[in-house]
Amino acid sequence: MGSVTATTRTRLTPEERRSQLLDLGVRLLATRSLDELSIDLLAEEAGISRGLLYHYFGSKQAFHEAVVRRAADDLIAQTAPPADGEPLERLLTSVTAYVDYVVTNYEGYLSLVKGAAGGNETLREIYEEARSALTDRIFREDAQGEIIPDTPVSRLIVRGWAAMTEELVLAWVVDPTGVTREELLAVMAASLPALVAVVPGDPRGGA
Amino acid sequence: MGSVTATTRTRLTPEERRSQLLDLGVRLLATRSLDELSIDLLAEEAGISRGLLYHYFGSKQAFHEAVVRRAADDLIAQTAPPADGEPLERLLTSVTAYVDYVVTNYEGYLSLVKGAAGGNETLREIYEEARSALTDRIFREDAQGEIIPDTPVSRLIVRGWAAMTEELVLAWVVDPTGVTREELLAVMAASLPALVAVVPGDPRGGA
DNA sequence: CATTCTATTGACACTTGTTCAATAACGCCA
DNA sequence: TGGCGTTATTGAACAAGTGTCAATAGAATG
Repeated sequence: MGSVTATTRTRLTPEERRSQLLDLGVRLLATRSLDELSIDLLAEEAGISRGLLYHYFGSKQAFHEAVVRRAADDLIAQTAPPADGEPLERLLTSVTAYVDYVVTNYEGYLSLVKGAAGGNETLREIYEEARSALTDRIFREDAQGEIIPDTPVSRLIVRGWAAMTEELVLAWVVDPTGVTREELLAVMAASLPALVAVVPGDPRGGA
Repeated sequence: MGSVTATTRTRLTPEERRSQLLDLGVRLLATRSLDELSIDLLAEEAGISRGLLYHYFGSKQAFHEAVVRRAADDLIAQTAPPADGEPLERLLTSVTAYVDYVVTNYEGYLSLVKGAAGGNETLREIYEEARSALTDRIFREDAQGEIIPDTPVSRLIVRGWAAMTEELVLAWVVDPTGVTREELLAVMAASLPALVAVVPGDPRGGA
């Protein structure tokens, strides 16, 4: 088993090779945890020697970071910055782009989440940056505070809302029975104003 | 530094030893990630041989699982099951117990979250169980559906709400400036009904 | 105090991470 | 077409960590 077919080495350009290894890393990470993503495994799957991985990434840690960063960059890039329109509609657009990304790139997204949460400080920072990139848009879109006033509580709530949103997509993708995509999107988009409205002492009034 | 003082071995009962090792594991996990929690490190910190760890836990994986399970059990046990009263008040009680637990046991809780998210299937299951144990109470408390109807969307929302709640405490504990404990609790408790009310087609009406 | 039970050790085999000098693909130029 | 230099790639050797097990030595018991 695992019969080695290639006796000739294939020589790629650094960019190609690097890209190939990162893609493979992201793909593999979807079905196993970070510390199960060994150099041995990756080298074998990629059909290269362990040494080459070190040539490109220097260490296992650094490779892991690069993989997670790759997943994060993908997310930010492919989640198109929202078009213009009224705030609530833009919010829906953002959320839709996000959900669609997760649906089509489920594995990659899982890599990001899993890798980040369990890993070291650097990994978590990468993840935090990605999340900020997404949620900051919301504040930027809503500069007039039509939906969200910029207070400590609101900031906290947006953060919480982001976590909720993430959990919602992931859970829904795994088991969508009984909930349509549109319902999911509606819930996500409507949640944010609803949550902000909950703050006691807020002009809009709460519970 | 780290001068080895003990030349005599100390012999404990299996329960004592096991407990000591798990406690130490949880404590160490607070300041490093799971895969930085090596057998070597733990053995040295505990002042025992590596062999003893294998005697008690069989493998590194199994030890990690035991540590995470320990943290989960702690959480469930110390978060007292809610007293009786009206649903909304019971919800607040639940949430309060949860927040207070996280505040006083921050490190242990972090171990649970970090360990679970990054780890293998088993670790994630342990975490899921803990979360279910907490949220299932809410459905149980609210058997009449006074707050939450038992539908697929609601189930999903409660799940999302749990994720949000977790994010809120963790973020708040790290930086509580501008938000009092009572505000936090109010937001958390009020969020759930607010979120459920957001569902389109729900009798209570939505956005 | 000797004996027995078993918690604990330490040394050894094996897996996985890391380094580095040697190798061989590919583009270039004659 | 065929040699040549560049450098992507390898494989062997080393380090560090994981897992195994027969031997050791606390503590209780008589």
